Amino acid sequence: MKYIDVAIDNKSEQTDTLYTYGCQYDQVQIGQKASVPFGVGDRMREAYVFRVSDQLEKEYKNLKYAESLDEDICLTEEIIETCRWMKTRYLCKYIDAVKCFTPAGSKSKRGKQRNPYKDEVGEPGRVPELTAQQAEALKPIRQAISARQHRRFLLYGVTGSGKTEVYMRAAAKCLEEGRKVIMLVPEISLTKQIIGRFIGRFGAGQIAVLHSRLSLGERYDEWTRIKRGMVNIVIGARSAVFAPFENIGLIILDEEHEATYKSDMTPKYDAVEVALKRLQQHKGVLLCGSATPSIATFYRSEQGIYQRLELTKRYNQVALPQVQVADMRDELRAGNKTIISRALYSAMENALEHKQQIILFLNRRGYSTFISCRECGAVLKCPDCGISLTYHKAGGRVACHYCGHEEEPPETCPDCGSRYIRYFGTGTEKVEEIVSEFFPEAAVERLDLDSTRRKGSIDRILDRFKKGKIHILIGTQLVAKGLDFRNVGLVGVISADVTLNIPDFRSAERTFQLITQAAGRAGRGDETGKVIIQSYQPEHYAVQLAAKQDYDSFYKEEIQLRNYMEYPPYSDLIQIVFSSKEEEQARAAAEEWYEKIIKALKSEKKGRVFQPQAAPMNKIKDTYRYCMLIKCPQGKRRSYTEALLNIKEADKIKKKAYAVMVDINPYSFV
DNA sequence: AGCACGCCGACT
DNA sequence: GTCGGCGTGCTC
Repeated sequence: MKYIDVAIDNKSEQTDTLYTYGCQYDQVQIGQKASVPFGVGDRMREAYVFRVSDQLEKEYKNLKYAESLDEDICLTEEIIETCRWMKTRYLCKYIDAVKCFTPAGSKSKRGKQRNPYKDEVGEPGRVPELTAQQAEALKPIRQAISARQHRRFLLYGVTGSGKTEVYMRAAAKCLEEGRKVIMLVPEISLTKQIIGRFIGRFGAGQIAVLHSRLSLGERYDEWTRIKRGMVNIVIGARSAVFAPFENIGLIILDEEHEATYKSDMTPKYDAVEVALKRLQQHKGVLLCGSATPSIATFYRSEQGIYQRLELTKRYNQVALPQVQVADMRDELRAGNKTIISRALYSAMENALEHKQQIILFLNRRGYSTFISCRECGAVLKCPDCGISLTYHKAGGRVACHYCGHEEEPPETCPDCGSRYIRYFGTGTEKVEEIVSEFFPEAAVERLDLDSTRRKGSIDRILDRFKKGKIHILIGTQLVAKGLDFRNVGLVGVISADVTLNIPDFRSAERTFQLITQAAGRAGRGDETGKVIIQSYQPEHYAVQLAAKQDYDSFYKEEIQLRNYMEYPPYSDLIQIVFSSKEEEQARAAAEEWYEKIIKALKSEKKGRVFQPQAAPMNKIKDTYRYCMLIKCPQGKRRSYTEALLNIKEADKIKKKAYAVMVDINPYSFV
């Protein structure tokens, strides 16, 4: 007889502990899925084995026995250890962590394998010669892979320097060693080319794909193919880091700086951290790549935690684009009230004349970004979440970009009744309208969440652009990322200030990255491209240094600020959100936690635990929220999360009229 | 989360 | 007397 400690699949904080059962199956293993009777009614529940032992450590007055074991789903010890770690790192439940590793779908009834990529042929796999720099970068990676050491690399390479080729060579080396590869990309829909290249090189049979756009059945089948060892490479978005491989030699993270690697749903994990936790156990290699590494990762490469490998030359020796900053204050002074500067206008004329394509970038969709009353100054806000509403001319509606709330545009001011209502700010829709007026001959198209929703898919617009049927493409983030176009002669960043003024310690970093990435779209063919950045704060270091494509100086400037302000990477930020139907409940809970946290961390320096703040009410869920921020200094992460874990543990005994949510290093602070 | 136990109000 | 209200507490 064996005894097993299991985590029960039950969504409740109260049952989030390990329960001990007897088990008559001697072959039972850690990670196995079992069926156990639970609670007074002995209803059967799914459970996952976290520990197996031969003896009972203490007496149970009512010990029960596991009924059966699931043959198909058995996780590994490494995965269970990672789940234990996730529970303390992200303060989630055991079962939340386990669910990341198990397929949500079920076995196909027909017993037929569904393969979402079986039709994909991939680009033919002619293997190119490596450049000297690529070969140099690859050397230590190959070494670490064959030595089976846990090592971390940052591949810092300018756009177009051939990072993907290095990834593929590293993957090939790993397969040679008989070990598995996980390749993470920021977003599947924008990285189809990469999948195509991998399939072309390694063959579709070697590769499984995991991402949220697969159906449940497809996901189950891909999971099973991985689990059974039928494939050697998994490509996917952040959740692919949970691929059930048993022998991981290499995890590649493309575009390492992207925010999509941080989950915004429970558990709020960071795919980079999960990758590291798994690789430590597998003695595997982490390979991160970016042209604009996150400040935190670059810092770690300075510290020697990551070995930095540099690719400074563009593939076909094309020079970096020529970048110019247009000061929009000058435009205003010169009487130009439009959102297109004189410099951008003439560059556009010139590009169209030379039959070059143009990309205009603005990180705001819609027509006007806020609606305000000229009489009383009131700004139209979302009744549900308090964020200013955006006017969408095409749909004739105003909408909240945060929660999706929509309404009719008001005729009169809801506050004072005045008819003096004006629309301010510029979104992609308005840019499209203005540009079409300026250049009536040109084919103008918009690429953002709205236009792709309306017309079906991103791919169709991109395809038309690729074929040269669109002369001017106007878009949000979507156009700034990873697209490789031959004939783009000009990139215009309409307003570089949009991301700069977001109240977030990363706003300068994001602005720098966005401008650099957008600029990287220009001149990828054989001609040097031109980039024009419009800004109201052209002297800001993020704008200046992005224009010079000078990452190193930007890093030096930014890291000093982070150090001075004790922001990441010099700390971890912990956000705690208290929510309740009763405002008083949420407020009281926040206050209570605040006191407890202060008490638990009393030996720490002051000023790191901030007073809870009321957040705008969310009417849809009728919920009031209070937020609290904690700055957790380097090296203190463990003691801080442990203190929080204790408070959470003490909290769950009592019946609560509020919910608590903890987010370690959140992506945004709304 | 469920589900039972438990101690007070309106009913055959 | 009893049926049932949902507050409280436990689940190996």
